[in-house]
Amino acid sequence: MQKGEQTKLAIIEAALGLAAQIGLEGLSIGVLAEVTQMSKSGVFAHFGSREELQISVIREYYARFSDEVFFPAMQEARGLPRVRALFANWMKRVAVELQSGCIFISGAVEFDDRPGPVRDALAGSVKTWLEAMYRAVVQAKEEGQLNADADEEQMAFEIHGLILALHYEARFLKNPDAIAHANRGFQNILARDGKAGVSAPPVSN
Amino acid sequence: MQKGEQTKLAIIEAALGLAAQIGLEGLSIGVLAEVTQMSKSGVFAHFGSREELQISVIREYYARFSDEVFFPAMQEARGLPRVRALFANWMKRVAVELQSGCIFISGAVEFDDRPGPVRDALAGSVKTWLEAMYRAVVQAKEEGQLNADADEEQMAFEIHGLILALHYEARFLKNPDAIAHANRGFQNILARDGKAGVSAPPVSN
DNA sequence: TGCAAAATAGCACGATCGTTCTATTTTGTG
DNA sequence: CACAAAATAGAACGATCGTGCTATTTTGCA
Repeated sequence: MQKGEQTKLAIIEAALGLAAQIGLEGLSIGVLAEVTQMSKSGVFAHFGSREELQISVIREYYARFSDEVFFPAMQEARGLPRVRALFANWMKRVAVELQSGCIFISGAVEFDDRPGPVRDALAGSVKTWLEAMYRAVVQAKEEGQLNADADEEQMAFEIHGLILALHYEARFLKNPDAIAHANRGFQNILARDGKAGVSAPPVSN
Repeated sequence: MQKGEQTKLAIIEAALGLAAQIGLEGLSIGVLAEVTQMSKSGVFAHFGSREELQISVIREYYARFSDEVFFPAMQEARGLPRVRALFANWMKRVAVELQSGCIFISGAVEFDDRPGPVRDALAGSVKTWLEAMYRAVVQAKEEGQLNADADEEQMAFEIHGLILALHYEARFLKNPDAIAHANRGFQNILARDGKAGVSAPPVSN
């Protein structure tokens, strides 16, 4: 039988929207039942616990993130082109999330000192993605496109900071210049660590 | 009479600790009553509503932040010394908050699309602080300590990003290198935008 | 020291939460 | 079509939430 899986996906879909807005901790089975026009116990039965529901949402969010950001960028050539594509796709996704919210960010705040399987699932997903970005930077250096003293970890950290500041300033403070600042920050990093010739054509838009 | 104010301060003190750990939305009058050894209604009476309690916590948090970070740095000379002091004090505070959590960060996530007086109080406090940092950078340029093409808004944005990434990576991902990355990132910004002579003696520790 | 006012406690309310149990409906297949 | 299995509904549970009401205690001044 497959009806079960089908409605389970519909529930997760609704839960994704809800979690992006009010956070993983804000997810409520009651509200979810309302939205999906089901009974509380009907929703509950698909997961067996609220934690399992939260983990399902994280998994689905990660899958979509990968599809939109990671995989398309892997089509680009190793090195700087791929780094640029990863960042550009990330920015494209953030532009959407400025309305809906980002689970990787809100979840980090909600679970930063709350151990358990939800935190583990979330941290695992985030680490996987951040390491993918880091690897791309390392490869850029291997390809000889970065200065000898470029610190790949440092670069990945600063890029991460740009995205976080973008979320914070655009979403919370409603600063309309935040997107431009994030793009400019990325160019600044490449201008600093990239070899003289290759530095920063503007990020595709 | 002053007994009221006294216990009110004690309640806010306890609430500050609680809010730092579980967030402003996690603040519960019941738990607060337990911690302070009072009755729920006893706690409640001092604020009249949960929102007012949250706002009181924000105000107190802001006051302490100012005392620890802003005012001491104002002793330093206008320009780069003051910018360095602001960042150094900020980092000093973050080091403590890596255990307890930061209300300016968790609150931004909790209230980024929830309008109301709590959000207004929080956004007001944050903006005041970020603008203080921005003004210090502007003054550094006025003092002739930055390159002519240095973009003060951009610098403030990138600095903000460093602090956010530090919180995220240290507190959620338990990355032990995060503090070093944040300090290094700050030096990188000054090395880029500071005039040749003045660039980056290591941040005081 | 007495007494009004301020501070705190006690109790109950409706709502919502995650979860459990049992019934009912729907599904896919022989 | 029949029938077992899967999917969903319904109702109830104990807990916790913010808040309102009414006592009771404590405080500080006359």
